[in-house]
Amino acid sequence: MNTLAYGLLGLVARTPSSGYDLMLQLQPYWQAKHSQIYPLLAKLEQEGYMQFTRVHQTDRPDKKVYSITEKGEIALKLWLAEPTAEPVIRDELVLKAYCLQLTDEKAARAMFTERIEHCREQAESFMHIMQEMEQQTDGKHPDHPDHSAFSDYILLTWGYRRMQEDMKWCEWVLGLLEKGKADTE
Amino acid sequence: MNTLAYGLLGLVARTPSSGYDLMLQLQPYWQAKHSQIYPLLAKLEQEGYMQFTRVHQTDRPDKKVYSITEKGEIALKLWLAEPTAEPVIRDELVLKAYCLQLTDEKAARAMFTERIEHCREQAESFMHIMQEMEQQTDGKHPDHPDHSAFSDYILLTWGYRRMQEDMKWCEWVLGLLEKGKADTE
DNA sequence: TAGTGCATGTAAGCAGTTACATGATTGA
DNA sequence: TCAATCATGTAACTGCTTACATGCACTA
Repeated sequence: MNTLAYGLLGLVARTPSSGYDLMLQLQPYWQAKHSQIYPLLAKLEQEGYMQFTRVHQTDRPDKKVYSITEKGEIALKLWLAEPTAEPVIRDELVLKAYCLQLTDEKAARAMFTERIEHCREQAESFMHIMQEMEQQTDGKHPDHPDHSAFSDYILLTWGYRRMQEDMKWCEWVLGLLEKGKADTE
Repeated sequence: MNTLAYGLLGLVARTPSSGYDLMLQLQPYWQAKHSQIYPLLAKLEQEGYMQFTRVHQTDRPDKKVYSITEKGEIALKLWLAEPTAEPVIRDELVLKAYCLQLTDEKAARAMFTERIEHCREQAESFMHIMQEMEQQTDGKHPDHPDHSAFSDYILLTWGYRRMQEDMKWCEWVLGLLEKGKADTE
């Protein structure tokens, strides 16, 4: 049982889903390819944490819809009470930023503007899902812990904020680069 | 040549260092254990990207001090101009936050307060290094791209801001949990 | 004398990515 | 007709972690 396994358990505990769907749902919060997810789901099913039913579809390929078992729910609750691992961040841009003096201003600026663009898109995507959610939940704001969409809401906020913060840092660096260039002229 | 390899190249390009020292320098920005770094350094040396000199020490074990070669510098500059990979974040807390409804308020609060404590410590550590740096650089603020400590300064700022932002999100969630509890009473 | 820091390395295993493989439907 | 989306899987490989292994100097 690794972190990804618990993540999948957490998703199916809320809504029974296919492997393909789990992959898409998990994407913004834990990057995992289908080649990692499918064998793990099979293992979780064999060990009794999940069960699946084959669902026939006419317009699309058939799918396996996984749902949590009692054993799975117990394991999930135990995991929640365990100490949480520290986050791991691996950002190539940070390593490149350390070598900024080795490159020209043009390449330096490109690095940060590309990242800003990426963050802007991601932030927009998070915001879009949040707006959809607010409309679906009959106007009730999901900021209450008892609201069914509460956890979705705090996760989306997490994603949105992270993107905003990353953008701000890049813009701050770009500002310093511009200021530095102006000084030497 | 993977990202970690370029990260190590970037560090030795600035200051020739031992494997042990590189591990410590890299720690806040790219988590890598010594068992991954030592074989990689050996490979980079064999392939001509780095060279090392054995430095004898009396009070401590001898060390291998690695420095960059011409080939290494060329490779490093090419890497800087290549498109940058998107960051990877794997945070167990986010996956746990999704399952918040499955646990009690006490465990939920513990999750976020522990993270806040961790971030506070990390932020303090980043801030401490920044303050030391400002004193060493004879009062000159390292916010200019030509300053020798400019890249260190922007990386430290990155780390500090990330910790601040993570803390704020946790505090925001804790606030919502408190508010929700008060409402149901 | 037990633990921490400095210093380097290997081996085994788990986690994650890339590539290979198949096949239907829908839209451009 | 070509690409994309849905849907599931395996194989090979790279990246990363944990554990094993050694050894000296300093400090509590």
